[in-house]
Amino acid sequence: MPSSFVVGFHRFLSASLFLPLLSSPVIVSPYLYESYPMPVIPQPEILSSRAYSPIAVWTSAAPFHAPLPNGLSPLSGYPPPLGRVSPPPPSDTSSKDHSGSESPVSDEEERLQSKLSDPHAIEAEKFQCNLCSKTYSTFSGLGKHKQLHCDAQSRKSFSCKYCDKEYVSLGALKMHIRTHTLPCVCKICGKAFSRPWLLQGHIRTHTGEKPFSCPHCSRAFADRSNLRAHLQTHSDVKKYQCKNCSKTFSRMSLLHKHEESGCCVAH
DNA sequence: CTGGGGACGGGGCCC
DNA sequence: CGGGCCCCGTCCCCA
Repeated sequence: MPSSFVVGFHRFLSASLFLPLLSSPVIVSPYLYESYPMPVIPQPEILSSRAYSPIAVWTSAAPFHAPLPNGLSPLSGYPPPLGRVSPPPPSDTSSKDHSGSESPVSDEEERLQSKLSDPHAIEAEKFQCNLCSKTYSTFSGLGKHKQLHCDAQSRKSFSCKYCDKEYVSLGALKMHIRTHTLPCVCKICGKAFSRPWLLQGHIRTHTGEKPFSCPHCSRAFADRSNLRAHLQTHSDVKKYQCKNCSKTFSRMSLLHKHEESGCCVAH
């Protein structure tokens, strides 16, 4: 995904919007931010109030072969699939909305049900939707109703007005909308971010602050993820392993490159 | 071409 | 419910 640089809706940003990022670290006084009245920039004093604790994974007592974070085994094969989380089970909170708008298929289903509901011919309907409490005389009828109507609506209920994404919770939607509105703007270069901590990390590119130090060498990083990737370079056995040649890589992207380059052409 | 660093995006979890 | 943080991941660039 190309990195977005969408900041156009912030009126006060003008020519500085599309200035390239400063290529060399520039020491910027943290007090520079304080001089701005806009509240979007967090004060640098609160950027990193917590002292960085060295990564527990790479303790000196267990160099390079300690268990990886999250219970990852260094040679456990491929990392988990990219899609980490499947949508949560449908909640019953949205079921109250299903009686109002009927899809054409549902209307047809309703008519069929109406025909079948002859009090002289049909016994009580036995199959009830657990989401909207509608009842159907046949299991297949209920199944079609749920597939085309109830489940589809309850699975994703909150739609983004800026794109087609939908979310199961309002909180998740609001979080996503921030990726469109980008309310956190860097005062130095005008770049905008969706979350304050993303801006904090970006500001380090200006200040040169690197609070994440490698316990095994003198390198330091502004980004914890980059330190984590760097720690892999100290390991004999890296996290991502080719399932064909057993070669290990520090990053999934390197494993992918390796696979695409021909090692694993045989599927 | 490969490996590594820099920068960043986004979902989930916790408080 | 919102903010902060963590983790996983991607993309780009460079040596």
